[in-house]
Amino acid sequence: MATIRDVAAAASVSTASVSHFINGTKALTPATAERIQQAIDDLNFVPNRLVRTLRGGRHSTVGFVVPDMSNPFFSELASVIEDALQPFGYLVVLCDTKGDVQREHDYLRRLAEMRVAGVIGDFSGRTDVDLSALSAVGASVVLLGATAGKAISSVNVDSTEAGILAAEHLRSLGHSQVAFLSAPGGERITDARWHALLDVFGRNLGGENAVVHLKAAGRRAADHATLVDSLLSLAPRPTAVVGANDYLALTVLHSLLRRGVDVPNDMSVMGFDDIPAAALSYVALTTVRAPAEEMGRTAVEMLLRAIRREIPHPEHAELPSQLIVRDSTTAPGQVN
Amino acid sequence: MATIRDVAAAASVSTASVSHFINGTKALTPATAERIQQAIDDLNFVPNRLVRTLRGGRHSTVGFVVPDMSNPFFSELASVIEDALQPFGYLVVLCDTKGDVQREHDYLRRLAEMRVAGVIGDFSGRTDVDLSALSAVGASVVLLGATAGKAISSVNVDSTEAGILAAEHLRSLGHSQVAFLSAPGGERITDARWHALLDVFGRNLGGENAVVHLKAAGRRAADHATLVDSLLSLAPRPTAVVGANDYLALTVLHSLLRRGVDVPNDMSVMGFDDIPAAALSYVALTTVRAPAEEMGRTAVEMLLRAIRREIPHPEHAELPSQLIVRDSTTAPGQVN
DNA sequence: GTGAAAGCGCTAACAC
DNA sequence: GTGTTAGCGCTTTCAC
Repeated sequence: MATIRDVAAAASVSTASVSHFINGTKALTPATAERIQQAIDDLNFVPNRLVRTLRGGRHSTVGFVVPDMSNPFFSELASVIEDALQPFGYLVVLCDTKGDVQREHDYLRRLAEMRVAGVIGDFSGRTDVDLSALSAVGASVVLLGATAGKAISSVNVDSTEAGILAAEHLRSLGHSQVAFLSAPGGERITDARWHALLDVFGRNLGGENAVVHLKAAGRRAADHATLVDSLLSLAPRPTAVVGANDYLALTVLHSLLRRGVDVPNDMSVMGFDDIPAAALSYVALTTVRAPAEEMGRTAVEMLLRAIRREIPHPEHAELPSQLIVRDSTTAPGQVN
Repeated sequence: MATIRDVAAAASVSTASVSHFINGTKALTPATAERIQQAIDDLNFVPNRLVRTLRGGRHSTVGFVVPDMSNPFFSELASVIEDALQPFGYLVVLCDTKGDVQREHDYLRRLAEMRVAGVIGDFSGRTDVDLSALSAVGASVVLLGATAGKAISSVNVDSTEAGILAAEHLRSLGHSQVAFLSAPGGERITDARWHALLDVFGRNLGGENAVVHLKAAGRRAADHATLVDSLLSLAPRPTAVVGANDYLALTVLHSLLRRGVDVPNDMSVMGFDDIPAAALSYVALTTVRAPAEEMGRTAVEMLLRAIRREIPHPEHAELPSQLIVRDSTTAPGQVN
């Protein structure tokens, strides 16, 4: 592999001149420039960017950490973030933790060892995320989806508010037996949504049995489907189901339909996020929207400001949730 | 930021010992080891991985290049690839070219400058992809989705066969007026699918007007929707529509339904890929499946073999397509 | 078992 | 305008 020295030798100049030529740091005689260009072409020289890190600078890479890349909400976010970062020359390193804390820890360390300029991460609102390696190397961090204290910059969607929006919608339709379904693992966003539900129904109905929380065994579609078995065997059978996110809610919705349950007449279904597929579903999904595009853009702007040290203190943005009523919810049927 | 020298000084040992401690390259006296560990902890030392590249080794990073990350087919692929690479300690760099050749070129160069160990890329079967920078730095490459010659390793799905599968399905249902819808840009996969369609209908009906190709202005859902306007104003109006991929087909399907077109009775709709949402759609989408999971795993295995120089020559895998008949296709109605 | 020192590819300060 | 040279943080001989 050709190095700057090979190029310098081939062009009969010093490595300094080649360096200046590559980076445009200093003007060179047209003749010299041409000889250097010629040598670069002849040798297929591709400068090694990583070495620049060596000289104090960090390299133009940003880590993007999510719990589940197969969830369209996160792939949409990835797309937005990549697009917003691209004009600034940053490359995105994708880290899918699959909800595994150990794996998350390993990724964060690798990113630090790699001297990324920053990290945008959705840690599901957990507060025990180990950011020490990143801070040791001076990488900036922006948290997504939920605040974990005020010390780190974050782009938030108030999950409690979102949960209340969902709960009030169901309550106003007349539901009083509601199940909440989630993936395994204690994610704070999920918890916040669940507790909001619990609050609204507990407060207004006085019955603790009005709402129940069912957890899936895993994160794959198959695990979600088996959730439905537990759901349908509940007595009294709930008249409404709330999925912790649209991705889960859609598989559940589909499972219900396959089992002959009429949604929304026999069972109302709701989700969170408003992923594109929610609107395209067999029965269009009622959901509480989290603005992925805006979240991504805001997070990138924040991160760039932090990387450039333009703002010395952490910033926080709070984005609004929005109830989107579609076809999967209605008043509970008298059949139940 | 602490360096290995700081640690060495704090532990009163040489940098060599610290290096050996970190990498386990040599045994150290327990006492020494402990002093070093202590110093590392005290100073929050995080070794700089990038510097290793310097000593000949390349760093454990793989580029993943796709034309459109918002297409669930590619995010699924990203998820699979990331998961398959993770056990080997490789980090994935996400490059979404948005179908832009210039952007693709820039990304490939950046990846080369970054000395990635390899690249897995879906270049939509184009043959003019500039892999020179990557080959100059010795990075391995695996092409996804379509062969562009035999010189580069690839994981293929025969797009022509897939196109024929789709065309034969529609023909056997009795369709003779078919529209093919695609995103902008001449992707070879798309072209292959289109030409297969053209062949089947051209060969069997002898009429060139039996099939027509409509291109969207852009890649967003809105652009796809406007495609439907053109489609519906066609005379004679086609009885079946084939989307270049499921992502596009699903938005088109949804647009049709919103406009009151009865799918499949007034219009059959098909796609390619079999993304998860295809099965969950309002009218479940008939499609030709491309096995994302298997493609991803195969590509990763191939890439790792290439990176390790286990196999000196390029490898090629050909994965089968499969027709999945759902609810969006039926015989053309007599109304038309 | 531990250390000294050369060097990986490149940049930047400085001299010419 | 061009060259010399001293590092950047780390690994790796090779001595001790």
